[in-house]
Amino acid sequence: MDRSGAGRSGAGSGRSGPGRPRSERARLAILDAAADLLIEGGLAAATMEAIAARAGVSKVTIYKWWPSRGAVAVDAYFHRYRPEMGMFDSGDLARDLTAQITLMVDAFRGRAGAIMAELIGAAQTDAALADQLRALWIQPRRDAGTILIQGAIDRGELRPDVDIQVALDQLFGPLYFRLLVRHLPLDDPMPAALVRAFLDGAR
Amino acid sequence: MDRSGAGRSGAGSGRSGPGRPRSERARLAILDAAADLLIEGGLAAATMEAIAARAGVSKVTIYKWWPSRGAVAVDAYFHRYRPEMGMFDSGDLARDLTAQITLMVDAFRGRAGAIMAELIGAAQTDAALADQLRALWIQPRRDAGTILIQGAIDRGELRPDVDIQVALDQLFGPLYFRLLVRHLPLDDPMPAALVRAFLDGAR
Amino acid sequence: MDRSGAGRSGAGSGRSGPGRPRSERARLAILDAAADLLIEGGLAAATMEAIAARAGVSKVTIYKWWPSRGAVAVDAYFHRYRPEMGMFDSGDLARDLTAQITLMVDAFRGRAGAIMAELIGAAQTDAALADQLRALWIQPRRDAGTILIQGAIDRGELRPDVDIQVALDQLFGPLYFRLLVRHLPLDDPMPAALVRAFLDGAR
Amino acid sequence: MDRSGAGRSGAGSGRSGPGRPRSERARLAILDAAADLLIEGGLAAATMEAIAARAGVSKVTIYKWWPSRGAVAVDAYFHRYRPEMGMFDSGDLARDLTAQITLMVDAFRGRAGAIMAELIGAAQTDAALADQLRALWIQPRRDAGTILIQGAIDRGELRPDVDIQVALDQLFGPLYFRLLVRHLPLDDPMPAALVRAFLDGAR
DNA sequence: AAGTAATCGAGACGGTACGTCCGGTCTTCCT
DNA sequence: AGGAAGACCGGACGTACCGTCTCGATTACTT
Repeated sequence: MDRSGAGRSGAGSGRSGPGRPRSERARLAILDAAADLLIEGGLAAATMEAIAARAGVSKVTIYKWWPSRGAVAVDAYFHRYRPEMGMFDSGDLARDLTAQITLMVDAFRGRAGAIMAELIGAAQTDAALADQLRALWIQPRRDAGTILIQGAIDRGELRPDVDIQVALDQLFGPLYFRLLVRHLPLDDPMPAALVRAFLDGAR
Repeated sequence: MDRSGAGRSGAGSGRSGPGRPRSERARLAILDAAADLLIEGGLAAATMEAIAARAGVSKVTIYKWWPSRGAVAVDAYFHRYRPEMGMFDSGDLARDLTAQITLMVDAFRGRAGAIMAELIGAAQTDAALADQLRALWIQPRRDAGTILIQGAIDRGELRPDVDIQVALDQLFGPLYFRLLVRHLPLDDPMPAALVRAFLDGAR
Repeated sequence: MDRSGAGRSGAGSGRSGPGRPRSERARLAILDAAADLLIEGGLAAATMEAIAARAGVSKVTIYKWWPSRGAVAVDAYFHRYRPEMGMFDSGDLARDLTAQITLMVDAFRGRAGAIMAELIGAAQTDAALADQLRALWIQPRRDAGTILIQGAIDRGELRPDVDIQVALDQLFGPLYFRLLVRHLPLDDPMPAALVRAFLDGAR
Repeated sequence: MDRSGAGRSGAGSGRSGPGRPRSERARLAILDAAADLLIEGGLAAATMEAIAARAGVSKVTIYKWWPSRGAVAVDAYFHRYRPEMGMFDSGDLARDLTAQITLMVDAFRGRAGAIMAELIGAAQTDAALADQLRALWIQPRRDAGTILIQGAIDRGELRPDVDIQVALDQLFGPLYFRLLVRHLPLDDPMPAALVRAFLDGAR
């Protein structure tokens, strides 16, 4: 989970105490190795042993900073992809939502989508991974979505009694559903169809 | 995946051929053992070795009939739960949908939901499991949902241009989303809120 | 161990009792299959399963007639090789012994020797194999050797107080020793050297 | 095959390199467990699993240091028996040889002999075992025997043209022959008879 | 400058499960 | 009664990772 951020953020001065400081070189080597393995062979290939070997690092060093291999994997994923989330806020909700959803559909269709599916899959049995995933991936997107929808409500584009959480679930849930269950593909017309149904209802 | 069903159901004649017939006793023992383990310790506890030991069966016998432990797990899950799907068709779509979704929310909140989450998780790296899951769980529910919505369209309760697949994704996708990502709980108001938003839209 | 011999030897009339008689076809197929496997991959390749599959025979049929796979192997070995033992009795003991030993050295140097080594090896943990091996291979050779030496004693070529059993062990034991332990090769000068040493002693 | 000995004996300096050093505790536990199993149930009982379980050691640790279970078995055998070879060199060759052979006959008649037979048997399909066996058991004895005979030649007790290798095979080969083929027992008169025949010849 | 403390690499270790192979045994149908 | 087919239990195989544990070697801060 890479606790380095929080531990060091304090005081800016870089209070560090005695002892050898953490090797930044090792940290990056680990993340790069893990990302490479993830891309080449999916989560299954990113074993602790393989990561350590490829990074030229001892397994203990990894365990020192991450609690599970899933945790390394998420960090590596975002270290590599550092995903553009795209803040769309043109004032036209339909357009912004469609753009946002299209972006995600595109991402989910590629290699990154396959890996994301594996990560969510592994999160079912790896709490650390799940936490990290929510913090780094889910939450930012929900926050952005909340702002978008709240804005539309404020502008009077949407009814004021809209349940924002449910709205987000109905807009984005289907993407994860299709990604994870694969009953249907994530195809091109989907984003527009989702937005249209969300805005106008079925009645 | 238990290939036995189809092969024998045909024609009632009981075509069997030479050789010792498959042991029904072993089949049931395996499914029961797997179901027990699944309930007690989740998918992680349902290892091939544990299942075999508990069922008093050799590992080869399991491998003979199921390609992966995930496949055994799904079969065991449905062997044990044989889930009531509830055909609601009162003619009032809102009521029927709410009932249907409430049923699933209730299921997802219990032990069965935790196991289902693990199964979908494991399905990300186990194609056999994924297939089985779609066939036994997803597809029947989508079929039922399709009938419900098509009926409402036919009755004029819904607009005729509703995209049924997207509609189902928006109604049920959020449940899987919350089950798997756990960003929010599957709470009591959710079913009604989903149905209302689906019918009336947000605008 | 192939108990068929005794059962059939009687009277030609073929008293056989009720039921289907033993299939000679199966017996030969088993021996041929086992011999082939033995030659291709050594004793390790001649598993019951492999023999049965290759012979187009069920495993039970093999177990019915042979107590262990080692037993099948010896029978197959002699079924295939039906080894020429060569009765040398020219009246010149040195010549006869040398011929006899040379014959065995030649046999031990080829594929048959490798298999023989494996058979003796397996006989250490397979009593049926050991019995069969002594009966079919060792004993005939010891009998022939006994006659040879006894004849020489009778003719006055050897001292009358020679211990024939020890003599045979000293003449042939070294061959098995080198075959099994491989500390030295079974080379060309060996037969003559053995015979000379045996006759004249070292003093 | 326990590669530890040679690697460390050199230079006394105790070169060790990085990493956790090999556990001497584990090494001894393995050898003791294997020896116990060997004695209790023969080579068949000394499976990798049984050795590991009894030694409280993981299987990988065994595979790390020994290439096959046969290799562990030989090492365990000699770890336990550390066989007295008895350097007899009284100047009377007949006496020395007889003593030497008697010693080996006695050994071959006990539990150790049964195990040795199984080891030689297994060596037919386990090259590592065979190598180890020659190095630890056969070679020392042949070296000792060579010295004995060479000494006798030097003293004029034996003809100078005696082929020492053949002589050793004729003296000791019969013991292995009877041990492995069991056509005759290793009885009390055998040592003297062998020596006498070797010295005086049969003519 | 010496001492203290944390990290790092290497790699051995106990453990759990994997998926496979064979050995023997059994059950059923066919001949 | 054979015999072919083939399912079954049991036991061992050799391998893969896991997470933990020594080691010796670095690399900073502290006194």
